[in-house]
Amino acid sequence: MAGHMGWGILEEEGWRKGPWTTEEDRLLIEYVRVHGEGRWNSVARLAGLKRNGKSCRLRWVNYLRPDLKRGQITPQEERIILELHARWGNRWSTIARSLPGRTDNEIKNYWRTHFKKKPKNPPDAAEKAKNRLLRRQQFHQLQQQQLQKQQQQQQLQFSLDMKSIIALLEDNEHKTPFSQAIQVNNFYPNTATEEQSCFYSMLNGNASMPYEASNEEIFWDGLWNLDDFHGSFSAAGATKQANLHNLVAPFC
DNA sequence: AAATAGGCCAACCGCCGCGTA
DNA sequence: TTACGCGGCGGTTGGCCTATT
Repeated sequence: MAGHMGWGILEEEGWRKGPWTTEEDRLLIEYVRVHGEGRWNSVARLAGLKRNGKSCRLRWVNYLRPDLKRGQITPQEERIILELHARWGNRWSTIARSLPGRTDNEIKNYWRTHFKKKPKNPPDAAEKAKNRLLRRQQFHQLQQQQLQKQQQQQQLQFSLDMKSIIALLEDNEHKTPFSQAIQVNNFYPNTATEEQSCFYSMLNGNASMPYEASNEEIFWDGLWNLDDFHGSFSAAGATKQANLHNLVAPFC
């Protein structure tokens, strides 16, 4: 270690530290475009960046990734954060998987800023946070109302799509114990795991809610990624189970 | 208007688990 | 079997900005 270094200067090993420049960002984006994510320690050599692999990965994951969602955490996302934190504690990366476009770092920062108990004047701090949240919620409430109609239509279509996918998988060679147990129109609770039951409930729109969220919210915040969903069926055995668990756990 | 406090967020650090040679 | 490198994760730090006093 080079000890306590100032920002934007070289370490003993020659690595740059501190804030990223636009040119460094450009190089990193170009590197990922050509080589894909991963092999971060090759970035310095292949992209001409004087950054170590960890720094590059962090910059990409937390800032440059194209699928990142910018802007404030919505009240809807906040409820999910609170719910999942109550369930899993400080497992930020796990929580982040349930919030597409949000990074673990972002969620961690948000939670610490808004909900971490402070020893000094807790009532004041809590009151301020509450008021701030209230203002924010009022703002988002307007947006939500506008989106609501559109989402209702989308949910209907989405639900139909999901059932079609299940039906399609049933016809494929990927017939699994889960897909057999779930049988969208012929469900056997006795043979299904808790996760399977939960997933089935979601498909049919009667899941028990971990908080006062509508089915609609669950569909759009929970079943976020059809690629992952399909992956949980097509991957082999244990991976399949693990993926299913990750997919469904937040809602069971 | 200046000082201070607090919020926010990017980035670093150290540890750990996994894959591989 | 083991040592090593890499990537991922959670905790922490520090700087900038805004609100409050």
